[in-house]
Amino acid sequence: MKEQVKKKVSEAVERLFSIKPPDFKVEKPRDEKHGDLATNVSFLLSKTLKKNPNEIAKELAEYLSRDPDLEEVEAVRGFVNLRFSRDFFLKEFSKLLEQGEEYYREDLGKGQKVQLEFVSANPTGPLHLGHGRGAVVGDTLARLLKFYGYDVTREYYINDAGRQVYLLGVSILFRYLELFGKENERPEIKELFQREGYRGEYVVELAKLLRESVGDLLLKGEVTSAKERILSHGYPFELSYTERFSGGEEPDVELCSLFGLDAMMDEIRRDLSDMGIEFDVWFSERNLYERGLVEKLIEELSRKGLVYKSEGALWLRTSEFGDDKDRVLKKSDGSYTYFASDIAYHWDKFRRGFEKVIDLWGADHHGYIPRVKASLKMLDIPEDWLEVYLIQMVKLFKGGKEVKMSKRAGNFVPLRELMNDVGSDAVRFVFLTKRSDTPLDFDVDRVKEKSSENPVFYVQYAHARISGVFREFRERFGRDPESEDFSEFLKELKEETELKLIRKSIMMKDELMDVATRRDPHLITYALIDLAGTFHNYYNHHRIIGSEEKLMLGRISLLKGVRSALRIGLKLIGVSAPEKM
RNA sequence: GUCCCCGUAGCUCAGGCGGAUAGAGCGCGAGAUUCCUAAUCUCGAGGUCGGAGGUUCGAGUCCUCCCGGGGACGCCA
Repeated sequence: MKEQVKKKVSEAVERLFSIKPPDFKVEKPRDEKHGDLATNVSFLLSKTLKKNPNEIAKELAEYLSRDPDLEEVEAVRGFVNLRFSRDFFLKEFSKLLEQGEEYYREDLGKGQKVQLEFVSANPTGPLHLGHGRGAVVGDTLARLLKFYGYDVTREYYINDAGRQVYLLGVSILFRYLELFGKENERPEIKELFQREGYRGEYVVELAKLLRESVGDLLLKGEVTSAKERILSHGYPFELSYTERFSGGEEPDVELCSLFGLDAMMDEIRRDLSDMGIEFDVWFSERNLYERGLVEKLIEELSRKGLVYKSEGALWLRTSEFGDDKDRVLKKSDGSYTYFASDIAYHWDKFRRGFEKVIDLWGADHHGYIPRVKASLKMLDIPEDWLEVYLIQMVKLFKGGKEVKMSKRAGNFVPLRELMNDVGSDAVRFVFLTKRSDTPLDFDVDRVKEKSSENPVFYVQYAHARISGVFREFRERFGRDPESEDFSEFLKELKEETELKLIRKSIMMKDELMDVATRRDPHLITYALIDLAGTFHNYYNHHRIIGSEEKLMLGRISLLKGVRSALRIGLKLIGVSAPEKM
């Protein structure tokens, strides 16, 4: 819609003033009284044309009012307010009826290769609420971009190398020993666990799961046979990490780490897939090292003279590229920092041919952005190639009180707990009710209500109501609104609210396209709530079945279009559109 | 100390790259309705957009400073 109007306005400007129009805006006015769309072009022209904005607006309005698609074009205090004609809306709405959800599609991306990396939680514990929020935002963005013509790859980066994973192994081993009452026999394990271990109950569960197959073999130091037992035990998940057991130093810790990785990754995948989230690529950090990419990266950066040695460590000159200080790539103990592998990872993304990369990070990583951007600059990667969006934390409220931690996970609330409590639809919807970079309070009691207080219910219920009307219509009249076309009766619709519903269903398209380009998926829920509200209001005041036949068929058509608008919105945020509630 | 985010109605929050008289829901007040397809409906009051400057034809929106709240700042991940 906006694009069409923009074209019309540009044309008008060129014809009337014979100049190229500046970069003006066409947007939905805040107040519906000001028309369907409005443009500010006359303000921007007033300087060059040396005329006051309202005069320009008047001339434009007069010119544009000849357009048959536009019913009313008004100059008000410099703005040009446009209102589409009823015929135009009916014409568009017929298209919507014919095409269904496909009406909303548009090829904005032209097949551009976009990678979306999100969640990427460490596999050292269950996903928590914040991860879940990132997962929902990322998945919704992926759905949107895909729908709008981008070639999207969803990727999860697994931090399966480094100290965290080692500590997971230590923690599991400690809990394992504890199961046998032998934790004091390995003081170094106990000490490390108590200092830096993972304290959540889930580690105990992992240890028990491990004991199922290995029995007491690890107590006896028979690590290799323990590994064989794990592999042949028939665990209901892949053991791709355990398979790669190398048996180097501290083989028992290693085995615990690998088994822990397998089990945790399985849990993480299940949590995500139960929320309807599937990844295309699970990218392993280990793999980065195995391919020698980190070394190669450091060579590359050294060649450019951007690396230096100091205090036994290797540093990168990020401060020369916008970061506030230089950063360590390789620690004095010889191991690499996560920063090093992160750059290597992004370098690899670039070399895999992604034209655009979107990362969703936890908000606590915000200080990370300048250094990663700096390093990309060093590698001659264009500045706008990487977009980073931050995901703020989620607080859970139950009975008016904050729920702070879980026994199982330690000091945070696992996503699984919330999902089991309220279901995936509610989780997804509510995670999209605020901009992702601001903190979110999740009121559990609210989403369990069957009332207008509960936005999830409110929107889904609008869809279910329409389905209900259709069911009844089929029963009473033996005609099927799905297959039959009643769009010729749209002209029977005379009510103000009916036109409003038509308008909102059509404008949903602009709304969704905006969301895709602005990467702001939370706006979808607002558009849905708005449309559902208008619908409920209409429904409460008008009868569909039972009104005079032509009018009824017109209203059935109206509902069908509204339903498509609700469906596409729900589909893009991954929330179900129930037929019945 | 440096950096980031936030501060909008009693509450929870919207407010698009600067645009019109700052919006919604809840709550509150008044009225209608218990016939209908399963959240009852309609109307109303309620605001110095944290504060002070500045840029601009125009600022909730951009800039500077201040106040208040949260968070990040490691050879941690």
